[in-house]
Amino acid sequence: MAADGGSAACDVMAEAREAAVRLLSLLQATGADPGKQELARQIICSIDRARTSLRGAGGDSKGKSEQWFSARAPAGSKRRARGGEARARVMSSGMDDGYAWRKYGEKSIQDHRNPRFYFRCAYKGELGCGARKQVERAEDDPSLFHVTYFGDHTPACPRDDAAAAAAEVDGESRFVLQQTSLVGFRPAAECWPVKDQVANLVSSISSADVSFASPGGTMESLDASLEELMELLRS
DNA sequence: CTTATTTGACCACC
DNA sequence: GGTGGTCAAATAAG
Repeated sequence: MAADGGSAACDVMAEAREAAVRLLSLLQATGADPGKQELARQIICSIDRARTSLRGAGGDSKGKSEQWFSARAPAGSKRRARGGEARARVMSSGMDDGYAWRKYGEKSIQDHRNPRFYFRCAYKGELGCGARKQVERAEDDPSLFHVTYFGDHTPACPRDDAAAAAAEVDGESRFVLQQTSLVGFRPAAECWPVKDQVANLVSSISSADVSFASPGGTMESLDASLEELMELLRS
């Protein structure tokens, strides 16, 4: 796990950087005060240094496994789709957020290149849990997933925190969008409030931090910068 | 045999 | 009529 942690952390950091860049442009667009912008720049800088360190530590290669592709052969001889195309299959029990999900549908969406997968809590029958989620691959970055949550899990629903944590680090980079709401839902990450973006960033950083001993304390300064930024945004 | 997944069909909504 | 969301029969994997 340690060997893999390096590359996984690299992935997470790449994601974090992307988020930070987005954050910076958002701050610039909204005309936030220069202090915040400078802080965002600092974060990007720190991330870059952290990535360099991680790369040097030797975890750079493509530790990616295409696990979500056709783990199981297409069901049905008479319902088989046209010959041997790879069918996308998204993580099931083990990886994810620690909850057990069951896929109940898949649909191609008009505006999107990739199909959307529909999951519901595996314990709907027994526990009456109404949690659902939709997973969709990002158009540009196939290693990213847009995940949208609907509804909440029953307290009785078994969740595996260790698996959830492992999924964020060990599992391929995938969490992008996360929202629990039954009413409104924002499709684009750019629509998020700045505060949420920062929160997302923080979780990226911390998940990378936990799994991988930060070389040279770059993670620590990063964390400090983020905390400071959040504090600023709060006011 | 049991269980989860696949996938076309069906339905609701605009 | 088109699009997105859900259902359920069929089926492969463990």
